[in-house]
Amino acid sequence: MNDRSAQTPITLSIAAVERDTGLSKDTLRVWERRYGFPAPGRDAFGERAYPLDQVERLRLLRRLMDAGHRPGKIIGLTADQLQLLVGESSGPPQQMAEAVSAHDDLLRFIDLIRSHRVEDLRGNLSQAALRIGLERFVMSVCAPLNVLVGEAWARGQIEIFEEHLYTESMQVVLRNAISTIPVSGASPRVLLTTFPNEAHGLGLLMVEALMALDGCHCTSLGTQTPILDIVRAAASGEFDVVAISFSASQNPNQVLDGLAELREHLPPTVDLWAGGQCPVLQRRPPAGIPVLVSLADIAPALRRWRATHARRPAR
Amino acid sequence: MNDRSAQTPITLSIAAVERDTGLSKDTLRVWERRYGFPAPGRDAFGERAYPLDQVERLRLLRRLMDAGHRPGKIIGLTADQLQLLVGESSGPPQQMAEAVSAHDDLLRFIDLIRSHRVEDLRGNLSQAALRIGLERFVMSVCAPLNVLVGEAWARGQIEIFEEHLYTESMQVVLRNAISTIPVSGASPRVLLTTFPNEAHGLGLLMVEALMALDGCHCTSLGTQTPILDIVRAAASGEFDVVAISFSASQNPNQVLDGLAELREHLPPTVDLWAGGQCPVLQRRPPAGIPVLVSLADIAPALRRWRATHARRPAR
DNA sequence: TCAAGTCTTTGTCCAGGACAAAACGCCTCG
DNA sequence: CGAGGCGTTTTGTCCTGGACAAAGACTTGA
Repeated sequence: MNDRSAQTPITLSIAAVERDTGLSKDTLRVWERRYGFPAPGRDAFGERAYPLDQVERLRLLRRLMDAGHRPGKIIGLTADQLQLLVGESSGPPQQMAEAVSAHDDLLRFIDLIRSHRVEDLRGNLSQAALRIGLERFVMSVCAPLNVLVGEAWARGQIEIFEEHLYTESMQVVLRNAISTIPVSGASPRVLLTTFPNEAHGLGLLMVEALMALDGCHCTSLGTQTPILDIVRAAASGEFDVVAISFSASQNPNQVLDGLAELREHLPPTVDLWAGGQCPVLQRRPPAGIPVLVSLADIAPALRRWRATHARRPAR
Repeated sequence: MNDRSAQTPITLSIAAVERDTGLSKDTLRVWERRYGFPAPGRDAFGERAYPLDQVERLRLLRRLMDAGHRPGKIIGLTADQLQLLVGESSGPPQQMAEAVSAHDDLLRFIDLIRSHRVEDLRGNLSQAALRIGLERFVMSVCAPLNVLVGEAWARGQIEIFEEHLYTESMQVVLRNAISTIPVSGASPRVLLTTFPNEAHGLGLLMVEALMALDGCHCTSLGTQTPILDIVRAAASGEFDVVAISFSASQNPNQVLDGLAELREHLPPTVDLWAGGQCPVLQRRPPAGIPVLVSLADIAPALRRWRATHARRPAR
């Protein structure tokens, strides 16, 4: 059934590669010019045609760059050397300490993901949340599990679609749990969302859970809200804080430019908080915008806000 | 507080405009060359700087193009003329017939959205779903409400962020309802997702609801799965049908190219179904891929599949 | 050991040309 | 009067190759 492989050597257009790797067309062309990789063939119209294996390699390179490597240093390495780098990539960041303690439990979840037992995964996660409470669940199951899943992908142990399966399941569990938190009219009133490039909504849900547990009035716009529309939402005067979540795969320039743009257009009375594992937020923290690197930073930030705005009526 | 407007005339870079309008940099530049609009200024480095009002106009143009207009015809019109076009845009398609009957109820929801009463909106939607049953809810509340919300935005009656508020609320309601459907081991086993550009997840949930009610075994990967990863998921042999959902704002070429690419890489034993309000799917239906234009097409498609695969064990 | 200055790397932008595919409009034929 | 075939126009995307600012890496001096 696949005998026709000669007819279609299975190549992708530059637009498809941009779609699947997240590397812009400009970047793809300039890499080719400078480093000689990727080295796509050309189709009948003289347009670039990328073979699948090069796309695969580009995805791996992309992942390593998210982990802090620079393209010039890694683009020439062999597949084996790249795989080695993946192993040492993220070292032991602070989350891992927590993760290791519950490691065995977490690995059980990973097994469920790899065997595609979605219903069991969902059930077990739900159960865990009930047993240890939502806050602990978010901090010591959800967050480290996210890290583990990301690393497992980088090592080739799980597929992207399995990561999607996991994300969907976790979202269902978190949404369910959040909906059981009684809505309070308390302050601050927080607007939650992500920038237009950011499809990762799990961080948003974790933050929403923790903030709601802490008595905030949270409103989520979901993912991918254009910046001008975030401004308009904030301009309605119904919010005290705008919180934006970033994942590691975000383009650094777009993150900083976007935050600057947003800060400039927001009313000065509205706080802007940035959070997430995005490396650039730690390397070059933007001026005037508090950065919540870890979920543990949320409670202190809320305390601080409340101390500053103690006199303000809760609505 | 905004006295410094002279300092920052509030312009956006070409990347920011691409982000907020969905028009590619190439398209923005070529429109400028051909039509003289947009006509951005230049910053200190000679790079394009788009004023906010032009970005706003671009968003409206984009919306009209999604409704079938062509750029050359509308790009020179005055703001008033554009607004006129918006009014007559979608005419009365088949959904509207259903919508009109329940129109008054639906308008109540629109009011809740516009007044940002998110909790009430969510509660009323939930209640409606319980009262009339999930299937009727999806068909005669959810679907027409989506249309109404989209049109209300085009008319300037609601903001994008309010559309996000609605989407979030509806998602919560649908997810909740879906989780009450008992999981059956029946066939077909359906894999649901969207392409990487498609952030709109509501269609996916509606389909999941209807299919699950019809006894399918649905697995959703959420939105924005790279095509190669959809292929890998399907290659696990656990699915009979891959269903992809498209919204109206999708780039026509990317839709067709993506579907062709996906069909080519999928095992021949796996069905590929495309669905959604995407105009190109109706104008130029792709060969070999059934197109489910309306939610009402789902049940017949399932019947047909089951008739064809009657002999196959349900797993 | 750290700070300031220089060199290198890297992503994004620009111009303007090219072209295939889609959409349109016209014409003919039944 | 409607359906189908054919030339024309419109439109989005791709191409090349040059440029440059900003971030990172390195070097030098106190």
